[in-house]
Formats: sequence, C-alpha cells, structure tokens
Amino acid sequence: MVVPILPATSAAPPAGGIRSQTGADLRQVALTQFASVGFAATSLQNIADIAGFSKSSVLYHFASKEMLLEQVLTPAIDQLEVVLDRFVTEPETIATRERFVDDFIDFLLEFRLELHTFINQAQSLRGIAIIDRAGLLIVRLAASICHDDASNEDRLRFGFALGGAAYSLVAGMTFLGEATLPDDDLRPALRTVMTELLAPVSVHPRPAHS
Amino acid sequence: MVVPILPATSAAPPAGGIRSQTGADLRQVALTQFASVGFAATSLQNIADIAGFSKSSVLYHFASKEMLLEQVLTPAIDQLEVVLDRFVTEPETIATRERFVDDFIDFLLEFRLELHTFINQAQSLRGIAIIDRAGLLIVRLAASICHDDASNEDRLRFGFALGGAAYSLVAGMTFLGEATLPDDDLRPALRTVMTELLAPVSVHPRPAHS
DNA sequence: AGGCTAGTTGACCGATCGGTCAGATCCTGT
DNA sequence: ACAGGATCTGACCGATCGGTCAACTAGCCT
Repeated sequence: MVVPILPATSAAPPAGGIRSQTGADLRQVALTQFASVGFAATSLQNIADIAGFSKSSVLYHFASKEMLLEQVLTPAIDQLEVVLDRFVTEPETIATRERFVDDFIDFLLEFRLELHTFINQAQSLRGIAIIDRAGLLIVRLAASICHDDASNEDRLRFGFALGGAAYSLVAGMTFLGEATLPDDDLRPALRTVMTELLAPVSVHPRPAHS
Repeated sequence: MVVPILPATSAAPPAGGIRSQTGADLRQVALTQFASVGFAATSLQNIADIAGFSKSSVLYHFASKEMLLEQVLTPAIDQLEVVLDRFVTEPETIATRERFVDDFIDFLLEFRLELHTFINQAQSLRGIAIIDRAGLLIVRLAASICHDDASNEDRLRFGFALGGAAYSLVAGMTFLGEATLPDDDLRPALRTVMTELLAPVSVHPRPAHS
C-alpha cells in the first residue's frame, strides 16, 4: 500500500489534446527512483505504486523496464551531445572553453538526476543502448577536454568534475545541505569549482570572467 | 554456470591454522560485486558462483546479505574514523590539514571500492547500521573541513573531492584509462587535485609541499 | 446505436530472490 | 576407532521480480 503521489486523474483526461500525460508522470517517477535507489533496486511495481497506476499500465506505456530507462535518459544524452558537438566544432580558445563550462553547468542543473543515474550505474547497465551511447559520449568528452598531452592531474580533474558534480548535485543531499540551495545560488559556486577543474592553468582559480 | 575464480581449495584447507580463508574470499568477491554492479543487483547466488561455493555456504559464513555488507565495509569505516579523529584532535594549521590530505589519500587508495560502495549507494541502503554510521562520519568530515563560515564554493569543493574520488578511482575505469595507472603514479596527481579542493585558499594550487 | 481505439487493470507465468534446514563430508582430539 | 565440531551443500520455502494476456472501460467517429 503506497499513497499515490500523482492521483492519475481517474483514467479520464479532461481534454483529449493532452499527449500522454501518464507517460510523462511515469517517466518522472522512474527517473527519481532510478537516481535515488538505483535501476536494479527499483521495481516496476514500485514505480506504479508511487505514480498511482498498476504495473500493467507501466508496461503498456513502455515495452520493458529497459525501454523505460532509455526513454528516461534520452533527453539528457541528446542535450549532452549538443553541448559537446558545439564545443568540438569551434576553435579552442579560453573563451570557448569558458562557454563550454557554462553550457555544461546548464546541462548539469537541468539533468542532474539523469547524470547521476548513468554516471554511477553505467557498469551495471552495460549493454543497454542508451547507456553505451552515453559511455561513448563521456569518452569523447574526456578526449576533447584532455588532449593527448594532458597531465595525469588534468585527467584526474576531469574525472573529479564529472563524478563530483554527479555526487554533489544529487547524492550530496544525503549528507550535506548543499544541494538544497536554489539553483541561482548554486550556479556561481558551481562555475567557480568547475572552472578550476576544467579550465587549463592559463585561467586562474578565481577568474573575473566576462 | 560460472567458472569459479577461486577454486575453493576443494573443501580441505591444507593447514587448520588458517582462519576462515573462505570468509575472506567471499568478502573480497562481495566487495568487488557491490562496488561494480551495486548491492541490490548483486545476488548471493552471484557471489557464490564467482567464489566457487554454494549460496548456502555464503549464508553459513554470514548471517544475511546485510551482515555480509556490514563485514565488508567495516574495516574501511573504522579506518576513516581513525583518520578523521586524528584530524579533529589536532589544532588546525596548514601542516595538519596537509597531513590530513595525505592520510585521506592513503585511505582512498586502500579502500576505494568500499568508498565507492557507501558513497554512491548510501541512499538505497539507509537503515543498515554500517551505512548510517558511515553517513554520520561523512557529516562530521564535512563539518570539520568546512567551518560554519565556509563559502558555498568550499562546501561544493568538499563534495567534489568526495564524489570525484569515488568516481575517478573506481567508476572512471569504465570510460577513462586513469585508474589503470599504478598507485605510485596516481598518488601525486591525487594529492595535487585533492589539495586544491580541500586545502583553504591560503595554500596555492600547486604548493611545493614538504 | 455500434464499432474503434486507447488506456487501465487483475490474474497469471516462469525465474530468481533471500533465507531455512536437514543432512553429507571432513578434520581433529581422545 | 570414534565422537564432535566445523564446513559445505542440495532441496525447499514464501515473496517478489519482469513480463504476458484477456477483459473491461471510456471517449470518439460515423
């Protein structure tokens, strides 16, 4: 017995124009559960209970649990691809790298739950198409940020930026009050730390950026 | 059908003096699985197959799956407590904070799998004694590193240090080749990055430490 | 009114889960 | 030789897993 968070509108949407509100609700619930307790530990029954539907309904809207995961993560991976493509297309200058940091922070704040899901569970979810696609993107991202001649420190900084962001923006809530900050307070601090980690040494730790 | 990695010495340890080699093997296998695919996604059958025993044997050595997790994580949590107590006992100077960073790096390298397990799965494992104890330690750690007047940036740096280390030292292997570095090459890079994140601004980004 | 389609559901399936229990098996002390 | 404890295992249990299926409902078009 779980009290439904979303009352399911009693199976009768007021206007037919609404496109699959149920599917969106289920995706949102699934994302929250996947990010907080993990994909393997989240059952379809669990998702259905929270959303106020039956397990059969979940499987009506999504062909399988894996397909649900794919649809949940796809918008985030698409956006990450856009951000990365924009970065690698341009000539590399301090300005373009700083704009990449800004783009990346926007991505982090919008898709923090998706990031946490595929960053911290990639190994157990190998073989699922969207996860493998995300993995390739991460490799491309690493290669673009760290050149061939990058030092071990710089490669480590990239890993810290990725794993640190995923942890601080989601899991950090478990222990710290950080993530309860409104995004507007979080963004400048995030920009400072991410710049330290991702911008080359030519940018000083606390730059007076544009 | 899983080929056992550890041949189980055919149920006859050569000398009776060896204290529970089987238990140690099982703990090692369990730790690897918990860290790589997650606690929820790891079944006792899975652990037993890899270790070359039956599921019943696992439950003979450990009262339950949760007790196995506790025994797997306890040495790491104990060591983290030692490191933290040593830091908070001493007066805070640049030197003591730098030594804390060194102690912490030693901890990270020795217990990287344990760290990754309880950092990235704490939310789904709440209620298990060792996890709650680890959580309290993390809170104490945060309070010791970040004082009451710490900036949002510094609090974020602490989260990045924790989550970044857990990711870079374990999950990073999925995408990057970093963690395949031998520890001796990894340690100085880790020291540089961790110092940037955990040492106050009075220590410059690349200090010529002792 | 009468079909059509989309949405929702309970009943059900085989597989696997964590866990229990009654034996085997084997080493050791006497 | 024999008893006893430690170790290991297969058979089994109830619960839950992801997934299938037929039926039911409700709006919509003609």
